[in-house]
Amino acid sequence: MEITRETDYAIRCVLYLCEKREEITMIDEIAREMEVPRSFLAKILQKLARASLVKSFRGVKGGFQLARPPARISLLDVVEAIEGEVAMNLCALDQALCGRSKYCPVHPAWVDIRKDFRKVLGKYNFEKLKKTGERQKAKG
Amino acid sequence: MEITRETDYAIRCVLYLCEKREEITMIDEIAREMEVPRSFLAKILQKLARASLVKSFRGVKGGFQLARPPARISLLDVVEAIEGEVAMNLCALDQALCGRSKYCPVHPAWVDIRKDFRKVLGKYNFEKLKKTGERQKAKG
DNA sequence: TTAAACAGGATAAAATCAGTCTTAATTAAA
DNA sequence: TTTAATTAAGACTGATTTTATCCTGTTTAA
Ligand code: SF4
Ligand code: SF4
Repeated sequence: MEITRETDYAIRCVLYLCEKREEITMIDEIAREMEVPRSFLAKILQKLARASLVKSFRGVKGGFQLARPPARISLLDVVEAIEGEVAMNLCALDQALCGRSKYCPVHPAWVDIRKDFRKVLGKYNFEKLKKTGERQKAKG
Repeated sequence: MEITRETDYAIRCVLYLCEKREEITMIDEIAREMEVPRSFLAKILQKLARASLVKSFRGVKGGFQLARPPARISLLDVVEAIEGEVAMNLCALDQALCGRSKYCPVHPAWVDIRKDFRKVLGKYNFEKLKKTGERQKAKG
């Protein structure tokens, strides 16, 4: 049911790149600031890059940069970039994965639930998260 | 992100006991009909019993029976009976589990998301699932 | 040319998943 | 009162996934 730590790291990473919108940021800096193991983060950034959420630059002065504005990156985007398609039950993605699906009364429920979950996760974009964070900071 | 196979088995099991509302049903029968490994199912039924979703009867003529009407058992109940509290991120259950939670802009989002997810899963009770199943059967 | 950076693959320890097995404890019925 | 049928509980196990690390190669600014 839970997202993996890898996904949590990925979200922290996108969060950091949101702050540094204009700059190209090195793995080392992100890893240090966001408390993510450096070599693990390198892998994570590769996945984010393949999903076109970040752009990578190689060579000296290389690093990473957000590929789109924070408002156009949602938690759903990041979760699916790392973990693949979101679903509580695999049969919601492909009914052929379970031989019982044709007559299983729960199967249609998982399909619906998947839609709802994706909708909820899609609502949270990083622009919004930043604002929530600021309100939180203001409070305490 | 996914429920475990154990949870899917548990749901099948509750589904079967819904059909046999009046009777006391043996592990062997449920295991056979729902295609769940018998010895694994025995463990699963213990968890369901501890969560008061089913009643168990020992000895000759023993077996299991639903503890409440299908309308009062939801997918959320079964999922939580098997996997414990539902949450996409553990920090939504206990902010002390992550040292960053006090200033993390994503933390409040996970708390909200958890509420939404529980609400969605709570909507599906087994009375409703049975009806969906019948509609499905009628169609194809 | 060189040093700084990312890319990609191989490897591995630890944790979790998906079970099995064995030994009780309970109970209806012979 | 004995027996056979049934669940309860916990130890154990192999496979898979998670959570990384390390090494070699490629790219690029200076
Ligand atoms: S919900 Fe039904 S169809 Fe989906 S995996 Fe479980 S048994 Fe199969
Ligand atoms: S970093 Fe934020 S979202 Fe991730 S676990 Fe910690 S508090 Fe929760």
